[in-house]
Amino acid sequence: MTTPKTERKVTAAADAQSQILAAVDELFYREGARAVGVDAVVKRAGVNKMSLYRQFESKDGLLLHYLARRDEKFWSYFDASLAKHPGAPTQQLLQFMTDLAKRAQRPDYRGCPFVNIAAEFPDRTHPARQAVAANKTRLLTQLQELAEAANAKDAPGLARMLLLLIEGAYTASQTCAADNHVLAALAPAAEVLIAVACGKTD
Amino acid sequence: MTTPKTERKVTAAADAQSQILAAVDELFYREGARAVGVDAVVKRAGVNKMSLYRQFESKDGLLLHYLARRDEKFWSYFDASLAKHPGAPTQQLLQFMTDLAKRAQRPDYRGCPFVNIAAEFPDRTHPARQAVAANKTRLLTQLQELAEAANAKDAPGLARMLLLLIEGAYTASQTCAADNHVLAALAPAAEVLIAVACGKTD
DNA sequence: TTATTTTGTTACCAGTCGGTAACATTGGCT
DNA sequence: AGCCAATGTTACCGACTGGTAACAAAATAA
Repeated sequence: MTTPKTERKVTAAADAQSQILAAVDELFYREGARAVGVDAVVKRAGVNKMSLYRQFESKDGLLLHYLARRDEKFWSYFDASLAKHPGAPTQQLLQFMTDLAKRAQRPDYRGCPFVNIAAEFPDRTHPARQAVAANKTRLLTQLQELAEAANAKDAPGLARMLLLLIEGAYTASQTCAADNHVLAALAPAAEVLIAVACGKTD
Repeated sequence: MTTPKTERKVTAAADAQSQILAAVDELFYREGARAVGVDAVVKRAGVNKMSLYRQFESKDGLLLHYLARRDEKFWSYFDASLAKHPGAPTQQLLQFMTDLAKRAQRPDYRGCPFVNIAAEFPDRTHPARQAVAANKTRLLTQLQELAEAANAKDAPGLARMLLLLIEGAYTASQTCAADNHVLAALAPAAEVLIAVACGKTD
């Protein structure tokens, strides 16, 4: 009655799993998935190595869980930005850019996890690379829908331009010296591109 | 008389060195600097391991040589684009964008080497990261000079916008599925940003 | 209670990592 | 010839990689 049925084990296992995933989320992002070994993961998670390998098939399996988590987090960011301006697609796009620039300037920011994985795993057929492509494809789709809602003349074209800016912000946050203001140009650039693609007589 | 003085050895050493650097250039770029071991390098270069370690202090030393080479190559690309339109900064900027988009669509393209290194080496104090920052800083400077020559109202701002697009093109070439046309938006986006920053009444 | 399954722990595997000591060999110089 | 410095070669180092077998402890099910 104290702990009915199999709940004891279930919670124990789930707990270990969440600890592992939390450790992976932090370590893979901060130090790179290739650079971090499973020993470091289990040490950080405070669990035993076998506890990991009984719940995850391999390190690649861990990697896919990591990407799935990061995918969720990204879309929660995305939705949060859009929720600030319901029904106003242009404002939604600009808000996302503004929020992204802010996020990317945090000192512990290490770039887009998907971008980093793409750099670390050259093989395009690797499952992790497919997860990366899926995230970016969906982002491009969402941008295009917003561009259409904003009455852009060439919605696919505008979406691609904005995606270039977004990817650029991710990368520039890592490649450029921390003290310059490249990221400050993100929202203004998007504003110009959107204005020209939508409103202007042109 | 057949081979005067110490030239025989010199050429032998130089030959080995060039073989090593060529192998590094290809392997580090294609498979990632961390993923490639020195054994793979010497095997590819067709030289002995000790021949490598007698000319290069360490793998990090190799890495810096690799980046120096890639830096040269990048600026030769850059200068080649600019040379197509002497004295016409706007055309020079657009030409570089066009050439970059073309390069980035080649099937063996693996993104910007500096971007990849930044993703692979989280430590910003690593010498390789300083080489990355140096390349990007210089690029930003060059873009700004071109923007000024093109009479942009806010040359530093335009330069940053263009740098975002460039970095975005590098990254998108790897993160997005190979068959979409994100890179086709690079030059048009740059054209819009330049036009608004320079000419337009606004 | 007994039997069975899940858990935690240890030790270990073969392979690779970056890097080096020691020695044989070669070649040029005097 | 003889010497000497630069090469090529082999074998090896300790540390770490992802992954697993084997066994003890615990908890559940019967």
